[in-house]
Amino acid sequence: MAVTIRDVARVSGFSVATVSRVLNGIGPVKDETRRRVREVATSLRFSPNVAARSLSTSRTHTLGVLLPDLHGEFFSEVIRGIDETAQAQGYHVLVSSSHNAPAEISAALATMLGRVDGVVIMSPVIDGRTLAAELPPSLPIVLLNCAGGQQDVDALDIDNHGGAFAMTRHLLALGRQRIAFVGGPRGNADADARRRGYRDALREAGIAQPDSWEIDGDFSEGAGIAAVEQLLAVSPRPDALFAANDVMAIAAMSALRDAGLRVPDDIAVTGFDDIPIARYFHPTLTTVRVDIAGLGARAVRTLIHAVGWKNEHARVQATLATELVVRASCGARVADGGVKVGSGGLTSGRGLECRTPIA
Amino acid sequence: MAVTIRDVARVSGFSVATVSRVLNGIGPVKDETRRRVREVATSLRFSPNVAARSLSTSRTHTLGVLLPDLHGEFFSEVIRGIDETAQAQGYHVLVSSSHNAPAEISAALATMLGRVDGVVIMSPVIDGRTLAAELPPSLPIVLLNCAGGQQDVDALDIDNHGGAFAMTRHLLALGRQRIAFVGGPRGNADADARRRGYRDALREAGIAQPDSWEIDGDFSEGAGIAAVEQLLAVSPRPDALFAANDVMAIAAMSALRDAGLRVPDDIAVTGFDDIPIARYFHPTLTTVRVDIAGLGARAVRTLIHAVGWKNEHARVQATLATELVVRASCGARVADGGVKVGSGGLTSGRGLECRTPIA
DNA sequence: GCCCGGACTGTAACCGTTTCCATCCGCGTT
DNA sequence: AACGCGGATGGAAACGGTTACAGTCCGGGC
Repeated sequence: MAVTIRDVARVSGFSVATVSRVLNGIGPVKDETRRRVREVATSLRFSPNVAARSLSTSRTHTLGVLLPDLHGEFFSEVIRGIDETAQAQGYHVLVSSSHNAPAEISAALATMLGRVDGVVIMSPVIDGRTLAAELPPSLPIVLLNCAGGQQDVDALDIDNHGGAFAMTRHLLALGRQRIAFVGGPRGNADADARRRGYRDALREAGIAQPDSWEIDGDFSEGAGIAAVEQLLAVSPRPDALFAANDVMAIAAMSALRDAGLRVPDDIAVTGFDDIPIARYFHPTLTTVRVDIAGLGARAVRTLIHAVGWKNEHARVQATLATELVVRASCGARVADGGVKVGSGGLTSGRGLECRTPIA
Repeated sequence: MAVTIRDVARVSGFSVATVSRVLNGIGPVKDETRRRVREVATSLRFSPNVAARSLSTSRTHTLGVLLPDLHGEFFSEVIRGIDETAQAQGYHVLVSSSHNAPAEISAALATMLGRVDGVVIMSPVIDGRTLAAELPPSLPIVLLNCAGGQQDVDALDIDNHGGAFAMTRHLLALGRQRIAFVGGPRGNADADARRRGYRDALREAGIAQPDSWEIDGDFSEGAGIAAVEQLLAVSPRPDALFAANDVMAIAAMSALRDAGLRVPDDIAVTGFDDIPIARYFHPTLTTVRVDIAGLGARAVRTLIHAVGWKNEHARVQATLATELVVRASCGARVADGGVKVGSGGLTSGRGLECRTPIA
């Protein structure tokens, strides 16, 4: 019922091969022929059948995106970066979320298999090797914030350790002595790296903290609230709270206020991510800036590169630098809008070359 | 190179037709045959080629989603609702964003055409009739928050008018006399309806406001800031500011604080949407609750229904009820966590049956 | 005059499913 | 015994593109 390439061929008086060549701009075709075919194609409102095309080319011009979750501004920023970049390159984006367990990821990947030319996988709970094992080796993959140690897969990371290290140092430099930490789930790559950054900075300063100041959260608002409840019960009370993401930090500030404590006077609170809304809180949130949309964009560029090379390309491993953004919630005296400190660049290669400096 | 249905047929000793029947669970097949075919299929790790299947069936099991934007928690919640529901029904989701102009929407739609079984379009700038005109009549569409007046297309709406009306009444009931409004762009269906709700409540109360208290924003943080700048210059100063979405309300509160004003004592501030983070601000934000994820979920259910009926179904028009959520930023004395007021249900049919009550 | 090569175009074989239709068979009916 | 019927299966034609291969035509060099 729809108009096919054969209709265009018939009406224009040429063969399907020629029409196909014109429409794809390949092979030698006389100018007059080209003109005529184009004319007929538009007049018939011909639009090539996507399924047929991808059946014969085995290309879909679609990229898959697997996310652990869709709550909050963090993931919407990732998608935004991915979508913008993919669209600019003529690719479509197939999203699929809520995959926190490796088994779910495999399942989702399986249903995506013929539909995409490559996949961006963001999952702090899976490691690349096991993943790649059960996928066709020809399928390009880019891992985002995954557990480390994969040389054979493209992988992009945030400098979690450097950012957390810088933040903890910053709090120490401001004179805070008793710094509590609300992290993410154990086994989550982001969470673990941030926790290590926090610990390393304390160790460097020669400070030993009680275990009760290090709390496992889950990056949700509720975890921020729960952490405050826990911390208010311990004595001496911490004078700073470093949350592993902004959402927990924000919820924690809210809970602290409800408990009658002043931020930052009684206790400093800082976060991680710098979600867009963080600067509108009161007090404005000191945090570690991550170019979230940029991360997504970079992932797509990497993926499209891999697709072009049919996955026979040199693998890319990169770590996105982070930036300390000093605002009011840490108790530093800042001018308007806060101060950004950090390299802000993108470092590439095996090692973490992030030069996120301390405050 | 990949294993095809013919391989399964050859190895199992049956024909491709039989294998296909087994795999799709249709037609009469002997149990023994079924068992054997399944066995071979799994042992060969056969997975049907998606493109071939959809070429033959002209079904993709994919739904398209066209969004105007991806900034902020609102859209990520919509996507979350869409994704969850689609996944549960065995559908994939193709997203495409940044379509604020009708021309862009048409273009995006065109590139989606063979890739999806139906589309959810969220665009407060387009109306259904013009849209449907240039699309194949067989393509199911669900319009979200679009300009009204389409009987021939499935359309879901938020009760913008009722919510804004209730909020304005609530502020009046609290004794606020000079209520300013920051809206969205003219021509934006959501924005216009909310503005009408605001105006109608004022008219009902017999209050005439100066034009300068009604400001056109664009739903962004920057617009909230700009609105405050504008309002601080007028005299007498408003004693309440009703923003057409939470993001502007939040940014406005931040700007007001910077200007040395207290919320809600000097000026009440309220929003619209009830994005998850709204309750963690200080003061906690009084707003109009919208079940954003529910809206997305409902859209997908409607769309899948339409797909099942090959778009020959009775059209659905529904309006999602809204709820006034009274927290602290409006100056009402509330207990912990705020008070929700509203029907909370989903009303269906032509008219707006939202019973959002006043405070 | 003949051969060669390059530019252009057409024929038909794929790509991997689904599905219409034909075939075969066993069995109960008339 | 002929017949009809329904269950089980197979053959082959779609579906709508791309592309390898095979012409055809033409000008130019020998």
